[in-house]
Amino acid sequence: MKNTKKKILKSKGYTIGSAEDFLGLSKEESEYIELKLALSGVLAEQRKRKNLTQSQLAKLLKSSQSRVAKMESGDPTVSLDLLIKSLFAIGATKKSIAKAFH
Amino acid sequence: MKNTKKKILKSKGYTIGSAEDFLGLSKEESEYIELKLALSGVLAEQRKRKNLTQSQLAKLLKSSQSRVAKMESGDPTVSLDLLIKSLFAIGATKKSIAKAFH
DNA sequence: TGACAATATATCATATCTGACATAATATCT
DNA sequence: AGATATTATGTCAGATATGATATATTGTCA
Repeated sequence: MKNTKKKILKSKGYTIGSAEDFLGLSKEESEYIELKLALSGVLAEQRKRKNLTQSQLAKLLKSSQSRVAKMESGDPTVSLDLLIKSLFAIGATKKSIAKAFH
Repeated sequence: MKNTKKKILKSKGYTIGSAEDFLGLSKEESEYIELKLALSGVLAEQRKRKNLTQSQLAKLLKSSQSRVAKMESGDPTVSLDLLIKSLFAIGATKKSIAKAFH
């Protein structure tokens, strides 16, 4: 199975290898999940570009390492609000965030 | 006071006319609020373009008229998740959503 | 003007998200 | 290999968002 697909299923709470598939996801759901994963990716990128560990970023965000990890993996308990606020906080430009939509 | 500014202050829970001002808002906070207001606007636009009432849209979203009103006014109790999910549900393109960032 | 439709605001119980913590799993060294 | 740094996963109490309901306000007709 493709890696992106695995991530998407995981982020919906599905277990990889289960019988569940995209069939159960509406277009809106897929779009929403894809968006979250795209933003996750941007966050991880920006963090690494700045040579920060998850712990360092967590401190910057007044959050915790574990939550940063969840943010970067598209965990279902992470909201768009948290992702986007974090991106703004790390200094991502609106432009770079907007790209996640394309 | 400019209308946009009024909306922003309101969305932070400030009362219009109070002594509070932008001075208390960090760049990230402003960016986040501006984004929410931009998305609010797109949602209201799209709804009107489709000649839907808030109640009709609410039914479509399996939500309530009052929440749609709050979505469209940038109410602080409305998340980016709800806004963006709603935009996807109403059929807004990623492109049109991305524009809210620019 | 009054009647009706549409939108806005307030409140609340339930649902969901959040930071924190513990601990497990990986990576990166010597 | 072991030691250490980094990242991932599980859990939970407190915080925040949600849909629903009631009601107020505003708009739009005749």
